[in-house]
Amino acid sequence: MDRMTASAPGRPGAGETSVTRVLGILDLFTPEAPVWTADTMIEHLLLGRATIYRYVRALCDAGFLVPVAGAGYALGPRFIEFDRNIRLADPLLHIVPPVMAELRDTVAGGQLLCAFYGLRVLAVLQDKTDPDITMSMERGRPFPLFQGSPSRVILAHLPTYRLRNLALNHQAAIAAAGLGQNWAEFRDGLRAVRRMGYLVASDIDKALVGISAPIFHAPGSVVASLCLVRTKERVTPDDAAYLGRLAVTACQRISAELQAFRLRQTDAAFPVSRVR
Amino acid sequence: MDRMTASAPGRPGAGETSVTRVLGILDLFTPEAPVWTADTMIEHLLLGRATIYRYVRALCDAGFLVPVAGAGYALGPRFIEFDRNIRLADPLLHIVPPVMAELRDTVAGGQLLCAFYGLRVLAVLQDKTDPDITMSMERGRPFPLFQGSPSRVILAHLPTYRLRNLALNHQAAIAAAGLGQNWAEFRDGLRAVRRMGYLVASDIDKALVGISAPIFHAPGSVVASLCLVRTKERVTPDDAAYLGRLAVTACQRISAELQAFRLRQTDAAFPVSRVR
DNA sequence: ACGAAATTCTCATATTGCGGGATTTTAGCG
DNA sequence: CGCTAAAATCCCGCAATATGAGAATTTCGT
Repeated sequence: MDRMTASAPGRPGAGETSVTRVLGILDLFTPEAPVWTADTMIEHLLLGRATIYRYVRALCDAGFLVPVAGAGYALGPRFIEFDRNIRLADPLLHIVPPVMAELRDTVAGGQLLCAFYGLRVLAVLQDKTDPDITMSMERGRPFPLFQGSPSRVILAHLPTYRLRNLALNHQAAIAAAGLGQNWAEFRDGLRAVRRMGYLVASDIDKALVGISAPIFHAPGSVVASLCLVRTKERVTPDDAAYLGRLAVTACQRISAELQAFRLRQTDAAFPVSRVR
Repeated sequence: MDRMTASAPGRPGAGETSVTRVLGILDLFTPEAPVWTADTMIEHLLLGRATIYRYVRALCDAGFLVPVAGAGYALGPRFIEFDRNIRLADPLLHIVPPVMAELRDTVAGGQLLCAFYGLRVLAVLQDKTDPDITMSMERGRPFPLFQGSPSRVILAHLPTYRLRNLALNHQAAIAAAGLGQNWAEFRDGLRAVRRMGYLVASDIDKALVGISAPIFHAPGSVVASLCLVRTKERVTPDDAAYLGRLAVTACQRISAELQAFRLRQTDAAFPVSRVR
């Protein structure tokens, strides 16, 4: 009943396999509850003691969990290592920082680089100057797929067949986010965004305005977005338009470098997500 | 035969379970080979096509893998999210940055915070001023357990029974690292380090000197070390002694804050690794 | 060194994973 | 926008392997 595996939405309690259950254990570990004892897991997952210990042992051996003093387990070092592996392999993290540095003074607020991962949009890089903006430890922060300018500008540049899939599988979330009650509305709204080239929105943090433009891994294939952020009272309509153009040109440069980088690579190997 | 699961050393090919195999898939994904196709995995893991696809699907659903354009899979967003969760729950990352900032000008080189995770030591935070020192994207960088001042100063402060375990299970690695041919030598060498309070070494990067002191989560329980780094030619013996004392006092402050933090927490819940 | 608590082991049972191949879906082209 | 090669899923019998209760063992802090 607590199969709320944030990871496999839309498929409620289906496909109960041992692998699923083991991976499900990791879902327990949140910032609010970072330590779990074996007994607590047994209670919450309704599994036998031996089974839980088998699972936990497998995860510990692999470094995904770590026993902590005082009896309990916490997320292990392997996640930190893998995040580094991802960072090392991600050309965006080499290309974007200098661009962010250039924009820093003009933006006079904050910047966020968000990557598109199939059904998820994640902050992967940040840059901040305005102390009024609370943005820290943002890498890894998830963004709702249908809210916020970083996500929506990415959506707007997805190929039609992907959008159609999304519209079919997530129409409730789309409607809830005000992106349209049906396929036509959804598509037309995004088309308008695409025509504009950038998106100004204030729907995640009402005190902030985000101005986002898309980054392409290849012509017609979005992988990320750059979001320029300012507090609301410091953005006039003219500012928004100016920052929008700024974001678009910056993203064009980033995209160009990304494609140049990709051509340099022998085996074209840079993560670009697909929707299933 | 390619059971080189970096995660469970000492237990070569034992305990082949489906969970082990699924987690083993993730071991394939290295910075050098960040993208794998289903067929390549089948080749390397000698599993049936349907099985690999089942495994990969489970990992994708959980966000640990992501399908990439051009047919293949790469490490997924979940690792980035979990690393953030760990960062958010780790009091060291709140306590240490201001200390590093204070030391920055005096150290005039680099600083590394390394955490102890059972059998692994990992960089978790860095700070650099000297451009001659190449240190970037260090969070997540693994350190050999028996080499380098960050690891060895941690070892030196482990309780005896943990050291005895290590000596039993890793005597080859210990000898290879020059930490002694037997238990007595190993223990005595570390005791000397413990007496000194800090450790000066240059065994990982020969061009650099690292000066490390231990950080305690509770009296007698090491969880991390702070390593002050300079290029070798900029460290006289007097410098080393001075930086050593500097590191020790900084670490004492950090430890005190850590324990104060721990007392504030309702449910004592900060990851401290144990050795099995 | 000791004792309480945490973890692993044992083993019979039947649930669940495996694999070869047919089928469906997908991506990206013209 | 429809099509085609390629990728991913489904099917299903067989048997390997996961499960859980409780006993045995190891671990860790005092």
